[in-house]
Amino acid sequence: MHGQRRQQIESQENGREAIVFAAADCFMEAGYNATSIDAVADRLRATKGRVYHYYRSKTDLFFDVHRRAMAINFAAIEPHASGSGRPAERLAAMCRAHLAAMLDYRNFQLVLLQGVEMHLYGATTPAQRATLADLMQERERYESLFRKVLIAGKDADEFEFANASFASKAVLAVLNNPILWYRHREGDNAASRKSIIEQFTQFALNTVAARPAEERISGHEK
Amino acid sequence: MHGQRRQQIESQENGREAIVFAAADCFMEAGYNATSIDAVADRLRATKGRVYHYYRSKTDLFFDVHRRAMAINFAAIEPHASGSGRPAERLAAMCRAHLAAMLDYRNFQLVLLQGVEMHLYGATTPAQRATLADLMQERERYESLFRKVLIAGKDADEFEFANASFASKAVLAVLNNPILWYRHREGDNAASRKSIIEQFTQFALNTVAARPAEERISGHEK
DNA sequence: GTCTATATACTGATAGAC
DNA sequence: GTCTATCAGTATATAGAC
Repeated sequence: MHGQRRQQIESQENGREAIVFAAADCFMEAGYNATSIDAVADRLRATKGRVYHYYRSKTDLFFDVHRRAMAINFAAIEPHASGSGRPAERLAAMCRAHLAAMLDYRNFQLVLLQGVEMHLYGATTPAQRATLADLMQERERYESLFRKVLIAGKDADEFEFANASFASKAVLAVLNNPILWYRHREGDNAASRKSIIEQFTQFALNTVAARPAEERISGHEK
Repeated sequence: MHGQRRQQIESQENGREAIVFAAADCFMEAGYNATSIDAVADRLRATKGRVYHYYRSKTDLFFDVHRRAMAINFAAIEPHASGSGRPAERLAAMCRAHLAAMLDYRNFQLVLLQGVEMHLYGATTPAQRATLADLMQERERYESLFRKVLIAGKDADEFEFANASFASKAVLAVLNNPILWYRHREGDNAASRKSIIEQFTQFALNTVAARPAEERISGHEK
């Protein structure tokens, strides 16, 4: 009986697979609000009925796309987060991996961006707020991987900052930036992609780099 | 006749004033899509008729709020952008001013964020696309103020980066970050606000700070 | 200038045939 | 499991009274 149950779940997953990808593309091109369920169905060359067979609501569908996107990013950076090199080396590897994910999965990354916005303004129903809270917690867990490396690096005098939470936010702000303007063009080769990754990795590392005291800006303390 | 005409325009402006502020608050709280014209009117203790008397469409209203927001930010940083200090000092002043605007005008800043998103996904009608293009050009002009200081600083060996456009984007990414999580609370005093401004100013400056060659990450070049 | 209808359109979601 | 048909709610924008 377990086998039957598992088969059922797997079949569900297979059915959802195509829908999630179609939805990610639609959300990327038109945004969550402007994307109708009909539009998602059209992209599948099917009708609404198919979508609603697998997802109870449009929000549920969005949440599932969001989960996929987070999974992509975790898979990219987790190997480097738990590595054994110096913190600065580990952070550099995480930055490169994160940036690569930004450039290679723009459709999913834009869904993550919309998730933040959805959280910024209130999701309507209590159930939705609860699910959204879960998603934001995943986001926080992702940020915490960066925070850990940052703290390790601070202890090793490789990094310098007052507040680890702020530092991780600053680093990720830099790393997420390319989503806002990068897109695949005809002429862009592997070299331009690599150049973006390296330059923004450098920016991100600089953000928290330890500096001689005389170069710090004056003013407040602590 | 000129006086009469000017009076008419001024009266229009006065009429729009309250609407723009009400709309900014609504857009901040619920987002552009979830904000109905009725909601804006409700906040004014009026009805739709009043809003539509001054604005042809909801999009037009949004665009006007966006213009106001940009004006706020320009007013904040322009004095420092054309100052005569060292580039690093000028950039620091611009960062502080920008961050102060982020924290003090959250409602308008969130509208700017939505403007970027609206640009990311296509605005529907050709006329809207044209207006939105104008708004994005203003945004680009704002970024160029940072770019100029960055280039001046690079020439003076105070800053270091390969691409000025990327550098300005990285700096602004850091500076804009607090919009996503900062909000006025009961307990937050002037000190916590100041602390955020100083810490993120430091992060932003670090992003482009000149560093000894041996501290740069290895890998690619140019 | 501001209000009260109202036209018009869209879309999320459901029910039931096949 | 996928489709068709349809309902119900909502929101932009307009027309015309006051």
